Amino acid sequence: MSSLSKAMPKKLAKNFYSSKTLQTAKNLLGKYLVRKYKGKIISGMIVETEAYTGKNDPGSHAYKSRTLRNEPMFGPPGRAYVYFCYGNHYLFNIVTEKEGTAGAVLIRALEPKQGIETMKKLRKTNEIIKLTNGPGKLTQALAIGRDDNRTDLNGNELYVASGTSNQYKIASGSRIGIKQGLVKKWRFWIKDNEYVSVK
DNA sequence: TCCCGGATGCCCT
DNA sequence: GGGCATCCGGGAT
Repeated sequence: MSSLSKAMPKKLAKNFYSSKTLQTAKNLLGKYLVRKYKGKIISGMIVETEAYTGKNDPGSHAYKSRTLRNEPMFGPPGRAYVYFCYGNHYLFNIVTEKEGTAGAVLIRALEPKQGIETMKKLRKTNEIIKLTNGPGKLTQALAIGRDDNRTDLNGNELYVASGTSNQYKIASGSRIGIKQGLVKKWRFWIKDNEYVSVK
């Protein structure tokens, strides 16, 4: 218990998110994504992220123009950008950079920490390895959906908290599922973590 | 109107 | 472990 109390997660400060997207994507590794759901806490450690920017990034939603859908990417940092993908998945991003500059970090995988029984129900599986090892899976496990788009992560329903002080080895590679912008190695993950979606 | 996606789960070897 | 059908809404013609 003593080692746990040392690692008590603390909500990240607002200015954490206003840095450059690439830096923030790396900084988010090892942090805890925390969700309050029906009075219970669900949380997981972020083990895989991807960075998306604007005009200079052909892989990004915000590459071509500012539209109703990608609007949150241009908004103030520290908010959620949630969008619907492939007909039945929601993907969760965290908005970065100063207001007016497009940037977001896609959260691709978590290592489940708290509320595992609740996650099992939401995911309809008992296999812990499959609860949050993919971007569409973790939104289901944390009950994140359309309503969470634009949510301020400085609130109490959904936020990111500091993790343990452990240092992790970070690996990087091309982002997943896009056809353009593959030269950028903007996917980051904690090396050797078993919950990373693509190894 | 049409096309296609920042994925998943199932069913098959 | 790998291939495949499938979900629906946004953005471009």
